Amino acid sequence: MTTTPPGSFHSIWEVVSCIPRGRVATYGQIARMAGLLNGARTVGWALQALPDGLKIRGRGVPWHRVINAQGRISLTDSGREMGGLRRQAVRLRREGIEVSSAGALDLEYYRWSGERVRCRGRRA
DNA sequence: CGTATGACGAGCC
DNA sequence: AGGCTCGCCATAC
Repeated sequence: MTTTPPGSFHSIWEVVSCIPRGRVATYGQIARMAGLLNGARTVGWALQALPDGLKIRGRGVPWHRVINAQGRISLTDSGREMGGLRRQAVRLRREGIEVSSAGALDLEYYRWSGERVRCRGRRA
Protein backbone atom coordinates (compact mmCIF):
# COMPACT_ATOMS: atom_id res chain seq x y z
CA MET A 1 0.00 0.00 0.00
CA THR A 2 1.11 3.51 -0.63
CA THR A 3 -0.07 4.78 2.72
CA THR A 4 1.80 4.41 5.95
CA PRO A 5 0.02 2.53 8.74
CA PRO A 6 -1.15 4.94 11.47
CA GLY A 7 1.18 4.74 14.44
CA SER A 8 -1.50 4.73 17.12
CA PHE A 9 -3.39 2.06 15.31
CA HIS A 10 -0.38 -0.14 15.11
CA SER A 11 0.04 -0.02 18.88
CA ILE A 12 -3.56 -1.10 19.24
CA TRP A 13 -3.13 -3.93 16.79
CA GLU A 14 -0.16 -5.14 18.74
CA VAL A 15 -2.10 -5.34 21.97
CA VAL A 16 -4.98 -7.10 20.26
CA SER A 17 -2.58 -9.63 18.83
CA CYS A 18 -1.68 -10.52 22.40
CA ILE A 19 -5.15 -11.69 23.37
CA PRO A 20 -4.87 -15.46 23.96
CA ARG A 21 -7.06 -17.89 22.09
CA GLY A 22 -10.32 -18.57 23.89
CA ARG A 23 -10.22 -15.23 25.68
CA VAL A 24 -11.68 -11.80 24.99
CA ALA A 25 -10.99 -8.19 25.91
CA THR A 26 -13.06 -5.02 25.80
CA TYR A 27 -12.36 -1.98 23.65
CA GLY A 28 -11.65 0.14 26.69
CA GLN A 29 -9.34 -2.49 28.05
CA ILE A 30 -7.33 -2.64 24.86
CA ALA A 31 -7.19 1.14 24.71
CA ARG A 32 -5.78 1.34 28.17
CA MET A 33 -3.20 -1.32 27.46
CA ALA A 34 -2.21 0.59 24.35
CA GLY A 35 -1.67 3.71 26.39
CA LEU A 36 -4.94 5.51 25.74
CA LEU A 37 -6.99 6.39 28.80
CA ASN A 38 -10.34 6.75 27.08
CA GLY A 39 -9.64 5.55 23.62
CA ALA A 40 -12.22 2.83 23.32
CA ARG A 41 -13.67 4.40 20.20
CA THR A 42 -10.22 4.70 18.72
CA VAL A 43 -9.77 0.97 19.18
CA GLY A 44 -12.95 0.41 17.24
CA TRP A 45 -11.55 2.50 14.45
CA ALA A 46 -8.24 0.76 14.51
CA LEU A 47 -9.95 -2.57 14.06
CA GLN A 48 -12.15 -1.27 11.31
CA ALA A 49 -9.03 -0.03 9.57
CA LEU A 50 -7.24 -3.29 10.23
CA PRO A 51 -5.53 -4.30 6.99
CA ASP A 52 -6.79 -7.66 5.88
CA GLY A 53 -4.02 -10.18 6.19
CA LEU A 54 -1.85 -8.11 8.51
CA LYS A 55 0.38 -10.29 10.63
CA ILE A 56 2.05 -9.39 13.88
CA ARG A 57 4.54 -11.70 15.49
CA GLY A 58 3.86 -14.00 12.59
CA ARG A 59 0.17 -14.28 13.26
CA GLY A 60 -3.04 -12.67 12.10
CA VAL A 61 -4.63 -10.13 14.42
CA PRO A 62 -7.50 -11.71 16.41
CA TRP A 63 -9.88 -8.78 16.01
CA HIS A 64 -12.84 -10.99 16.90
CA ARG A 65 -11.64 -11.28 20.49
CA VAL A 66 -12.46 -7.64 21.11
CA ILE A 67 -15.96 -6.92 22.42
CA ASN A 68 -17.69 -4.07 24.24
CA ALA A 69 -17.91 -3.52 28.00
CA GLN A 70 -21.36 -5.08 28.04
CA GLY A 71 -19.91 -8.39 27.03
CA ARG A 72 -21.54 -8.20 23.63
CA ILE A 73 -20.28 -8.14 20.08
CA SER A 74 -20.39 -4.61 18.78
CA LEU A 75 -20.41 -5.37 15.09
CA THR A 76 -23.72 -4.46 13.53
CA ASP A 77 -25.56 -6.85 11.30
CA SER A 78 -26.93 -4.00 9.28
CA GLY A 79 -24.06 -2.31 7.58
CA ARG A 80 -22.00 -2.47 4.48
CA GLU A 81 -21.13 -5.98 5.45
CA MET A 82 -24.10 -7.98 6.56
CA GLY A 83 -23.63 -10.62 9.19
CA GLY A 84 -20.60 -9.08 10.80
CA LEU A 85 -21.91 -9.99 14.22
CA ARG A 86 -22.51 -13.51 13.14
CA ARG A 87 -19.08 -13.92 11.66
CA GLN A 88 -17.42 -12.74 14.84
CA ALA A 89 -19.61 -15.08 16.88
CA VAL A 90 -18.57 -18.00 14.72
CA ARG A 91 -14.90 -17.20 15.17
CA LEU A 92 -15.33 -16.99 18.92
CA ARG A 93 -17.25 -20.23 19.16
CA ARG A 94 -14.54 -21.85 17.13
CA GLU A 95 -12.25 -21.09 20.06
CA GLY A 96 -14.60 -22.66 22.54
CA ILE A 97 -16.34 -19.50 23.65
CA GLU A 98 -20.07 -19.75 24.17
CA VAL A 99 -21.81 -16.91 22.36
CA SER A 100 -25.56 -16.32 22.23
CA SER A 101 -27.31 -15.64 18.95
CA ALA A 102 -27.49 -12.01 20.02
CA GLY A 103 -23.72 -11.93 20.35
CA ALA A 104 -23.54 -11.96 24.12
CA LEU A 105 -21.03 -13.90 26.16
CA ASP A 106 -19.89 -14.24 29.75
CA LEU A 107 -17.35 -11.46 30.00
CA GLU A 108 -16.45 -12.24 33.59
CA TYR A 109 -15.60 -15.74 32.57
CA TYR A 110 -13.76 -15.18 29.29
CA ARG A 111 -12.13 -11.84 30.01
CA TRP A 112 -8.41 -11.75 29.41
CA SER A 113 -6.62 -10.35 32.43
CA GLY A 114 -3.76 -9.20 30.28
CA GLU A 115 -1.38 -9.39 33.16
CA ARG A 116 0.49 -12.62 33.12
CA VAL A 117 0.96 -12.60 29.42
CA ARG A 118 3.67 -10.37 28.12
CA CYS A 119 3.68 -10.98 24.45
CA ARG A 120 4.76 -7.54 23.40
CA GLY A 121 8.40 -8.33 23.94
CA ARG A 122 8.28 -5.27 26.13
CA ARG A 123 11.57 -3.43 25.89
CA ALA A 124 13.68 -4.92 28.60
C1' DC B 1 -7.23 24.17 11.06
C1' DG B 2 -12.42 23.30 12.37
C1' DT B 3 -16.04 19.82 11.80
C1' DA B 4 -17.78 15.25 11.50
C1' DT B 5 -17.56 10.36 12.44
C1' DG B 6 -17.18 5.76 14.81
C1' DA B 7 -16.64 -2.20 15.90
C1' DC B 8 -17.00 2.70 22.93
C1' DG B 9 -18.11 3.84 27.85
C1' DA B 10 -20.09 5.85 31.85
C1' DG B 11 -23.98 8.55 33.61
C1' DC B 12 -28.77 10.00 33.70
C1' DC B 13 -33.54 9.79 33.09
C1' DA C 1 -33.80 -2.44 32.84
C1' DG C 2 -33.69 0.04 28.57
C1' DG C 3 -32.75 4.05 26.11
C1' DC C 4 -30.62 8.75 25.38
C1' DT C 5 -26.79 12.09 25.88
C1' DC C 6 -22.28 13.60 26.49
C1' DG C 7 -17.44 12.81 26.69
C1' DC C 8 -13.05 10.88 24.55
C1' DC C 9 -9.38 9.99 20.85
C1' DA C 10 -7.46 9.59 16.41
C1' DT C 11 -8.58 9.92 11.51
C1' DA C 12 -11.02 11.97 7.28
C1' DC C 13 -12.41 15.93 4.70
